[in-house]
Amino acid sequence: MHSFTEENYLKAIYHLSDGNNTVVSTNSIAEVTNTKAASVTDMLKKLADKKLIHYVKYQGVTLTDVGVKAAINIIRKHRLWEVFLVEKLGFKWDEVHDIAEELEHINSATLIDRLDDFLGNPAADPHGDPIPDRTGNFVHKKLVKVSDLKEGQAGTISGVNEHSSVFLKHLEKLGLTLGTKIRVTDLIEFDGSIMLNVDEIKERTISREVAKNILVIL
Amino acid sequence: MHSFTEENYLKAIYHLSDGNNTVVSTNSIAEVTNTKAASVTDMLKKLADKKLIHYVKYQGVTLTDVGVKAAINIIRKHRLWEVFLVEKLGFKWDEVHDIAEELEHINSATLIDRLDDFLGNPAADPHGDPIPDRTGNFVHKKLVKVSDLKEGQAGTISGVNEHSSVFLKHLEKLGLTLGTKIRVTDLIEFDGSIMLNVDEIKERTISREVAKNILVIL
DNA sequence: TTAAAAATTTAGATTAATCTAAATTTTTAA
DNA sequence: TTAAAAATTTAGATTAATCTAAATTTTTAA
Repeated sequence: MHSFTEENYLKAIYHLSDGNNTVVSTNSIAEVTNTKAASVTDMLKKLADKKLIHYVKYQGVTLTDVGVKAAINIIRKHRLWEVFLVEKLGFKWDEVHDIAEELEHINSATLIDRLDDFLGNPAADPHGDPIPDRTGNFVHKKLVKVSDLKEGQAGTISGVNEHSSVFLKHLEKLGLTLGTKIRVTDLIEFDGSIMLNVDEIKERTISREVAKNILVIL
Repeated sequence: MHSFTEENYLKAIYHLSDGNNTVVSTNSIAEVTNTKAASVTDMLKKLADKKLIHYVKYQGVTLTDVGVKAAINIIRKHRLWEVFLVEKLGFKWDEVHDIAEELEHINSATLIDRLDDFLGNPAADPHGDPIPDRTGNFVHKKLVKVSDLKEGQAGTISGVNEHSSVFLKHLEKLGLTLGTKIRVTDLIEFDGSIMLNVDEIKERTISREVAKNILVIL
């Protein structure tokens, strides 16, 4: 098995490459893992030796097939635990990320498959992110950032690009939770902020920064 | 917070002192933590610096009040997770120990208190061991080893002294699970093995070694 | 096209946890 | 009471993961 640290690097590389296996830079990994570039370089050599990544000096990395599988498994565990925390223990969607960061490293395929069944094989976690099945397959819904919508376009909130508590609480306060229907009523030229009709009953204005982090299905 | 390793040492010391805070030796810790005595000495210095143990060179250790609290908290987590695995995910009592060894290090008081409520605040884990409440209090029932019973004495199986899968499976095969009523019908002088009447319906003979690890309430 | 800036790697050090072998202290048993 | 055995500690080394500072490579922009 891989160490917690190795698992965190694999997960970071997977997320940074958008699941597309595009090349990821040393610095970007350093940023999301809260380490220095020099530390990342050391770890990349180790992961390359273990055949988890393709690494060319100065050129960045991609995950190998084995590396992708390992990363997806960690993500599966993370998301299933998040569902457990929200559905069974009553946590709110903005409270589960940090605990799931710990739980995702628990090592037992049986445990996670039984948890999956216990939860009713959920398709998505509390933030709308899809949950890979036990073979590693999962469907990415085609989601669009609210910031990319044109005036008049409508959609249903189905995901977020930012999992921090402060952001999720803000969305909650605005009533912009998963499943909410929104329609763009106005694009403000001055600062890029966006006016929304929410569930046909209220109006909300959100900043461009917020809009970039809300995903809708059209 | 303490590292996983530190937590494992605290737990080991707590168990070795039988919850009584009797003095524990370096070698005994080395044995249960699967390390060498020299490594234990190093760690004891560290734990003493952190005021988690009282340590006198060559004389052994006891836990401080803070150390006891920390140890009890780890045990609380371990046992609650075991209940979860058995009651909610359908694991058998001989399958949960190793997974709980990992889960016990997850760090969130809220998580564990909510898990406790979710499970209905159980008093004991699947092996009959009592679960400390959130303030660290728990009741030790007065349990007696079957090997200490006299001929004719009866009791209800309420705990075990050994948590290995191979031992628990053996008990299951013999029908000697928690809640079973037993009565000693014969003490075999030759090898110390013991004949039992089980639930007034069957007879079983167990070795002295097995009898030492089954606990009954009289 | 090339000098400066940015990104990355290398060299050498540090911390936590571990080890073996040797030294020291305590315990045991004659 | 004391020599031998057992238990424990010390000294010095190792591994995983990290760091800073310096060196190298790549990219950018004039």
